[in-house]
Amino acid sequence: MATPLPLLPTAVECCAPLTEAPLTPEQADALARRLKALADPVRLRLVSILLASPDQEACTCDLVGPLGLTQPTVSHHLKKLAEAGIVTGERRGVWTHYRVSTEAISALLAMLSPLR
Amino acid sequence: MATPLPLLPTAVECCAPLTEAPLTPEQADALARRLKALADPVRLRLVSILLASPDQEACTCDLVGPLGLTQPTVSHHLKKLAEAGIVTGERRGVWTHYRVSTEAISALLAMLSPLR
DNA sequence: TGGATACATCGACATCCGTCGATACGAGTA
DNA sequence: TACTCGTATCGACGGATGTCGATGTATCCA
Repeated sequence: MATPLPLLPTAVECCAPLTEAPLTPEQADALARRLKALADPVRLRLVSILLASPDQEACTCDLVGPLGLTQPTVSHHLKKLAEAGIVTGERRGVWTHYRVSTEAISALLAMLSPLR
Repeated sequence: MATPLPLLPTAVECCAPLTEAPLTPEQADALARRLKALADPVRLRLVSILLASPDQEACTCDLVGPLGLTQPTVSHHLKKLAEAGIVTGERRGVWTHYRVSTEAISALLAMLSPLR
């Protein structure tokens, strides 16, 4: 299920001065942590599959087949994404339905856009 | 100096249908490769230091001190960024001046924004 | 209560990655 | 040519990561 993390708490503070003053090591660590969660082909496909699914959500069992990986491996990647706040899992009976947190993606893009 | 890579050639084709159809493994690999280059605290600081520098560029020698790492390690990270097309290096006499490729950053953001 | 199903966790393995010291390369200079 | 300085590369090391099979956990149903 994985423990959710705070949602980019330093997003606002860091964005404006990003092109003026360098990132602090702490800011860089926080941003890198989020990016690392997305910077994996399997997890990118996971996110895109979730977004392309009906109601933009899916259970683990629906993700194993399209990815061509074992169920433990898919669970591992979902946990990584959940820890980064990129997806959220909700238990409904036997199934865990995962959904992309668009807020987290937006916050990530907001931190990245000043680099452009 | 590092060999520059093609600049996200599949950016346009993949963006539109990203929320409708899942990424192919090849698209996911290409995107993940770029993201991995950025998903490192040292490299994020490198990019931000370059952007905050006069004329938005700096030589390797100017980057070693602020990062607190050895010169070979800084060169290693600059090579990674250059391979991903995120920075470009230009040799001027003894110095190599590095600069952030805003086009690469924009292309990356363009591929990511449909996830929002 | 027992069994079946969906999911998470564990342990192990191979590979990748960040870091360093040592060294090689290359341009400028005397 | 020889020397110096800035940079890139090499080799090695420790730690992180992706993957799997095996196992544990929780829910539903008969």
